Amino acid sequence: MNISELAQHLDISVSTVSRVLSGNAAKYRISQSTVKRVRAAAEKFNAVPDPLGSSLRTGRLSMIGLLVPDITNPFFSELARAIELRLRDSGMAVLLSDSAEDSAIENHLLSTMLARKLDGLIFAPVGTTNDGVAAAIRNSVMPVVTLDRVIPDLNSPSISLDNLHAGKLAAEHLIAAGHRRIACLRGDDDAFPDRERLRGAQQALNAAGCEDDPALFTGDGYSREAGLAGARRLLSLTRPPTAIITLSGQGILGVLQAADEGQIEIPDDLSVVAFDEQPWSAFVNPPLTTVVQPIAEMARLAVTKLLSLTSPPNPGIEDFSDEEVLLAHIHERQSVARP
Amino acid sequence: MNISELAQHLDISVSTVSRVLSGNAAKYRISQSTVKRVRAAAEKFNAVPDPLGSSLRTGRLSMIGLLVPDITNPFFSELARAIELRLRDSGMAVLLSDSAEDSAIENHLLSTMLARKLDGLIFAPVGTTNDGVAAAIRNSVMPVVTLDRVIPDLNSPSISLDNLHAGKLAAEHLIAAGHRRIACLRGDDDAFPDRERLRGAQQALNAAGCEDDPALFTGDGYSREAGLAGARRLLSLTRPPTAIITLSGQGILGVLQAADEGQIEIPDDLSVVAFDEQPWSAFVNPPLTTVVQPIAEMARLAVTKLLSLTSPPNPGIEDFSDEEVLLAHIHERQSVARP
DNA sequence: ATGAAAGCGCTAACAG
DNA sequence: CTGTTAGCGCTTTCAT
Repeated sequence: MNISELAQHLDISVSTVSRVLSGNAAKYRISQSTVKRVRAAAEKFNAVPDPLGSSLRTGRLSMIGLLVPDITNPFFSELARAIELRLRDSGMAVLLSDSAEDSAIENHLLSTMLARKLDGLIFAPVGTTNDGVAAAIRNSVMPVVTLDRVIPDLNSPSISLDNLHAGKLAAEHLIAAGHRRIACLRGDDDAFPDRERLRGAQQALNAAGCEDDPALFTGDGYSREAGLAGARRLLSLTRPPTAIITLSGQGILGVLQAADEGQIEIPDDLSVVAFDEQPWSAFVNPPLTTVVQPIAEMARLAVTKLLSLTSPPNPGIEDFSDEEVLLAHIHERQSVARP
Repeated sequence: MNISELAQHLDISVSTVSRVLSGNAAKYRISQSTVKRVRAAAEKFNAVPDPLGSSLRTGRLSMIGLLVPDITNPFFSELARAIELRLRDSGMAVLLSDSAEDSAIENHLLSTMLARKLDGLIFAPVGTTNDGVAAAIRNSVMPVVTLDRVIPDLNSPSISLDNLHAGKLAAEHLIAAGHRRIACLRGDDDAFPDRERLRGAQQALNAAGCEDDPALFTGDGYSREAGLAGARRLLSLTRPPTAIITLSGQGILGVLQAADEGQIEIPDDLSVVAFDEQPWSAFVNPPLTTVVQPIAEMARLAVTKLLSLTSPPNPGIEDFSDEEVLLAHIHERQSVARP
């Protein structure tokens, strides 16, 4: 039952019912008796104001979008969970879309989200550059916070990892263990986080005077299969690396598989540092030394930032920089040894 | 820009613009010239009919809900991805909610989804019984397809695994390998899939004349931690089991950890069969023999079924039973050996 | 082939 | 303290 029917039933005006049911009874000084009557009847017929009518009128949907490249990736599913949890406290629902790491799909999903006039969007872009997306966002009035990857020339706030630092961290860890011939397995040549991580790693490598063999920097995808192919290539080099850093995703599983195929013992014959902590990181053979991102903190910042952009701005909300850059840290386990 | 502004700009009526932009130009025999004019202008100002107005008028939201207990669980995130992909082809967006395995939250999320008048809901309930939920769904007019767990007395179609069969399968696999003292690690005493799987396993165990020691059927949670606790209990028994079946979730990781702590070699000292294939199943030590559910098929059935319930029923859509029960199969790897 | 007008369910400004 | 009214943006019937 909708609120006008309810009003009719009670023989009072819709406005009054609306005021009671949307929690503005006090503000309009509705009498206790009517408040009770309305509440009781609403309960009885379980009548709730239709959010659709309300949204059309107020222009507010109480819904934000979450656009991620791969919900199957634990990094994003954990992010999604944390974000939804926090948003729920503010009465916001989450419209999820998964672009499947595909720019064309991403473009399409973004337009439908913009068209839907959501209250805001938390956007983790596909790694590769996508000009359409930047333009679409700039032309829209919807508050957007960008996550994981910062898109240049976009005037929306972003939450991201200091990928340069993270890459450096991984390489330095290996260097400190005595490695000099270190390979990096990339997800996508064009992908921002990977590129930065690679740059960071190379800076560390150069600073330590390591070899700079282009053959050591390879990779073409985030999947386990891509990791497998890359690792095979690396391990069949005349002079294979003594350590591999996987710059993203599930590729590490491919590395483990390749090592297994080649009877290569980790960490004795090959050390490995993997980007992104995963639920299973501690349980593969051997337990992995990983570079971990502060997911919960990212979710918190993204939501807080987005809510602060929402109108009317949620009062009393902490404000902070428009470009939050967080630091990763290394979780040491047993996949790194001296060469 | 919305379509009335567009109409004003073109000096024609909103109706006409609406008819063109919602693809009904032919139906209303709009002239080619106006069609072109409207299309061009819409393109230029990138004007799209506001879905909100449209929804209010038609009562259709082009949005379905997906309510899962834990998006972080690969079973559900893969399901979510597959579902969203298929739904997108039908122009439907997905409103995701995660109940965090909590009935109270689930109740709340369900009500808001029902209130939002979505076009339908795909619902994977929390494992424990939740009467409020059944009542809410029965009282609603929204098409609901239940997934993973069937709720009794709910007149909506369901897609589920034959959990009894799956439990049997796991136990028989172990029995065939020569095991007679087999433990089952449960997620939740009250949870439907677990209970059925347990029942199936016990049937197989009884049929094979195995011992029926209550101490062997333990467990209290889906998390790795719960699995760890349960496994410790099991392994410290005076006569520990020679094999463990984990009936659900991440518990298996806890078993691996407990075995590790106790210097127990898998599969030599202890065999293990794990429910639910995971991305890492092949890569832990040792690679796990798992019971795998046909996720893609479940997603396909759920979406097809839901669309067939949607009004107007999507024509040409295959129809099938209201209680689809799918079969699991075993993926043999290396975590099972003769005792 | 197109326009006018009603109405989906709600909220908020205005009027008492 | 409560009612009346207008209008959010759209689709659709009815009229022409």
